[in-house]
Amino acid sequence: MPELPEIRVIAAQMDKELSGKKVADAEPRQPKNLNVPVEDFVKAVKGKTVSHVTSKGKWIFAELEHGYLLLINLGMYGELLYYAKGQKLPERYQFRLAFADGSGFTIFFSWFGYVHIVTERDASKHNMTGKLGIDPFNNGFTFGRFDDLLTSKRRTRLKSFIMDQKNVAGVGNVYAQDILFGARLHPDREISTLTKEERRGFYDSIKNVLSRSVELGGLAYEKDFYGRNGKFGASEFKVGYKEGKPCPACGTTIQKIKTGSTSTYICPKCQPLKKIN
Amino acid sequence: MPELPEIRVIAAQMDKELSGKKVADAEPRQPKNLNVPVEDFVKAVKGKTVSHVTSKGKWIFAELEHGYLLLINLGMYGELLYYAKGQKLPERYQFRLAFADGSGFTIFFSWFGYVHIVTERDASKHNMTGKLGIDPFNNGFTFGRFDDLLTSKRRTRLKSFIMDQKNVAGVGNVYAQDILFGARLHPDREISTLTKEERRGFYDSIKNVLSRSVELGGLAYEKDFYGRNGKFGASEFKVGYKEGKPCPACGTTIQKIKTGSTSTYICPKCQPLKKIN
DNA sequence: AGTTGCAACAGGGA
DNA sequence: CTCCCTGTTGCAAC
Repeated sequence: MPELPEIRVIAAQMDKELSGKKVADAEPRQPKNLNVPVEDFVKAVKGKTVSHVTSKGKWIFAELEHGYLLLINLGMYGELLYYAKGQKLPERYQFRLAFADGSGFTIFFSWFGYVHIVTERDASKHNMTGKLGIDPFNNGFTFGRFDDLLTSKRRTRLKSFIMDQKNVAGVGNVYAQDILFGARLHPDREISTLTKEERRGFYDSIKNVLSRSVELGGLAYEKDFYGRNGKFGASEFKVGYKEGKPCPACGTTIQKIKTGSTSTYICPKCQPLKKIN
Repeated sequence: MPELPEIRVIAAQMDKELSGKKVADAEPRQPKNLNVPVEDFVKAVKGKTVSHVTSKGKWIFAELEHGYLLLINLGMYGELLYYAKGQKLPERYQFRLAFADGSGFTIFFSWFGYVHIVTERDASKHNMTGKLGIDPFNNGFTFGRFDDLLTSKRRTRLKSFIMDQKNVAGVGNVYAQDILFGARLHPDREISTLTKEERRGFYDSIKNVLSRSVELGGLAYEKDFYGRNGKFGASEFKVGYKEGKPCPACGTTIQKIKTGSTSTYICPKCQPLKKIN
């Protein structure tokens, strides 16, 4: 469930805390999380200094010296936690990176996640991040660009479109709910049925919802780099996970519907499937 | 509907009749059937002698001098007919190849088909024949090889598998019917559910059904190189196109069912979808 | 609920 | 009911 806001918050904290620190050791306990054999991984990161940490969509990009890139994805749920020198480590974790000053971080994956190492030269060939779409916080994410994206995918349903990381990177099932509601769009609408105003509203809603959550430090049930929970709690959701509650706009009872293989919460009145003239 | 048996019969007749003959001219009336501009095509074949004609799946491979290959596919229905010197040509045809001795052949495509020219060097790059699977009459078509093929496609349904030319080349909707019945397999079974015996029976049935038709000169409603119809008629089909008739093995009424986008005739008792223990 | 790849399916075209 | 390609959805697996 960590989506763009949570990842963006953690990446910013990592950037501040870790830039300039030298990797002393890596402890990958679960080889399946890696894209290379354990020894190769340890060899690649050991002794290198962190130069910068950024994020794109749901992925953390930790740049190391000499053109190496550590790509981290927390999967369904994960805790990426900093520890200071001498601080007690979490009971369970599948991965740990230790720095020369005694600090470090651990990652606990509840189900599955990735810690991949690539060179910057080969970064574009990395399967999971090489084809990511644009990050909504990237300056290039203009309405024009978003509109072009929509135009290239006329037959796709809105929920599919917005959750496909190759289009816009970072939106998962959690934020998709309120993004669609914010634009008053039904998840099963086909892109080709959107008016110009709706496209614009869709774009604005993506920025609004994600920005709001970043401002609040992410979801209330997710932890940041220092183990603190975000402030985007239940009261922030408009329709997401509010089945049976009244729509904040019109009072209609919010429904939980099946959209493909996922569930979506909608206000049936504010988000009609068929356009009402 | 020409499938492997019909094509194999025609290719063998072409090989006997045309080997050693020199191409005097080509008359491609429908540029869309070709893979190169008309002039290039004519230039490439003119003056060259036919060295050998073979087939692979539903494709005819006519080898010309100097490493050229004529690749012919008759599509849904087509008539590829020889004519002797002075003989009257068919009324309608889209393609004609004339030899120096005055003989030649015409092709009538009822819907669409291909006459492509490639060099042997580039043959593997030809889109439609380059990735063809093995021809069941090839010596390499052993049970071991077929079994490996099955193993590599666990989740595919049997009818899809056998009709995919990239797996085994030559089986279309016509012969697929009796091949499946011969092995007592339901078209919608998934490969992974097959026992070793069923795999073996599947393999044997492919060879049995196709060999039988080749022996009889192909389907009764298809013409060979000399315009003669084959002898694989309605009486040869076990369940194919026999809706409402009794199963030859158990007497149960044969059904016509939808399998994906095609229809399949099955005996519901001999070819159960769920394995009966 | 995250990611990929495979398989199925629909549409359009040669 | 041939052959191809593209795009989309659904499913199983890591």
